[in-house]
Amino acid sequence: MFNEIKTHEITVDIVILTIKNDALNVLLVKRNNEPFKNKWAIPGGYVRMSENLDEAAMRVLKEKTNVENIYLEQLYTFGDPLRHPVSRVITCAYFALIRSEDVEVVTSDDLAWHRVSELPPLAFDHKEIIEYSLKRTRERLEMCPVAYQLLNEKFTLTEMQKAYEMIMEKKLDKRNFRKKVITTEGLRELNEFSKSSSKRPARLYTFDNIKLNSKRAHFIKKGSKG
Amino acid sequence: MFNEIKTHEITVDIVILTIKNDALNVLLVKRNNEPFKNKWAIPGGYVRMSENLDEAAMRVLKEKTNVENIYLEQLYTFGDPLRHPVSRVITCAYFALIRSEDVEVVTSDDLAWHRVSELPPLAFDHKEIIEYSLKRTRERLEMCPVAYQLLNEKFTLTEMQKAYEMIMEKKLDKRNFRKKVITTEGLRELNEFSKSSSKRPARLYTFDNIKLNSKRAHFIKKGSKG
DNA sequence: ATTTAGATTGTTTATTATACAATATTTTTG
DNA sequence: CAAAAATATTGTATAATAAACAATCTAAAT
Repeated sequence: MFNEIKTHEITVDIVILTIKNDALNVLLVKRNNEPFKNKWAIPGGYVRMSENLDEAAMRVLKEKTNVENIYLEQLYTFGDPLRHPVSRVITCAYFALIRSEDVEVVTSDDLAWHRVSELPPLAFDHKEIIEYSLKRTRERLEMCPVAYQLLNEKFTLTEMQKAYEMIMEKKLDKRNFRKKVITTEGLRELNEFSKSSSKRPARLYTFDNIKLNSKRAHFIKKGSKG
Repeated sequence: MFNEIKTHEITVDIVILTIKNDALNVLLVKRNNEPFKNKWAIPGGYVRMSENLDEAAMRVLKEKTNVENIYLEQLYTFGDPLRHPVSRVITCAYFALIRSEDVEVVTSDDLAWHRVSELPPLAFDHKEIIEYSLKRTRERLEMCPVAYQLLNEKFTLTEMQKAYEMIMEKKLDKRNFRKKVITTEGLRELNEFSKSSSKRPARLYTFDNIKLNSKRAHFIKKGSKG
């Protein structure tokens, strides 16, 4: 009985989100072992005895993306006895928001970004975990402008609005969005303009890493056009 | 190495909150084993191989309080290597909101309600877990009227307001609170009145268990008087 | 009948959210 | 060089919600 209790295994799995090619993407690895061999999965690994859960998650994140100091949050712990077909593995899921320009991902047949809107079949309960991370990201976006964690350091307001629209899965009104966003603490207007566009260049903005004022916590509401 | 990874133990610990004697109370058990022998702790237990985390939490809850079908939510997973002084125990913390009238707790020297404002020294990181559960309860209260989970089936608006004030840790305006609360879906006015008071009896209300309209999600904001 | 303690109720103002379209700027094209 | 094209930028009016604030009502006790 006592032994029975002790044979859980515990892992961390990380939903790594970024914006790439105008779409929300998640980093997936192709499993090269059973179970679910050759299926895609979110990156993960066993928690070592010497590290806490955050550290384990950061380690896995760094292994896969070589990024540190980014938005990483514990998401939920999934512990269904049948989630792993062979042994009892409880996983503490995290999610990370990163800038694609910060990432050094050597994509290959076994490690690649996938649009969250076009996910391949996934191992374990990883589909559920990704969906939950999207829900949580939406909740965070209602509280504070975490979207800037997904954007490059310098971004246009149109890029930011597109990020919001992708995460919230609805269209926002341009004027209301801009009115709202410019009141956000930390957003700083630059005297630089985008160059890539073939038409009128857009002003670039950046986020200073300021603690966000709780008064402005509710950022984009669910039922509005922004 | 592989064996090293596998020797985590995983438990669930549950912050059980109720309102009792006009105060927010948490159910604590006195430990009769080392470590932390004779210290108070929140109820918990090992996760069995056959049950998922919710089931483990519900089992522990039922063992201690004999209640079922109440508000139970996964809170956070705590996995610091040093949180348990002897072995590596990762705990998935839950919190429950219950009605004191529903509970059959045989309080004793080893099992008792404690005001959250007057907690005794606690085992492990349980103080941190309780504090986090209070923070989460506040967040939930901003989203929906979960406070009714803590109140008896029939309650007065004054009782409800007191519950809010305890959880939000601030005074609310009586008129604004009532205006707000009566727009809540599910709240039903009864043709019954409180009897205990020695002065003017107050009308009783109850909550019908309706799915709450997301339009009315934001319930009591942080920075207001209600 | 009066007192007492708590219950109940409304209005005004400020803030925030929403709906909605015309103008400005730069590049490209003819 | 003028016109067209594409995207960026901006404001106002209305609706909804939040906030501040105090007098009256009611049943029990005296």
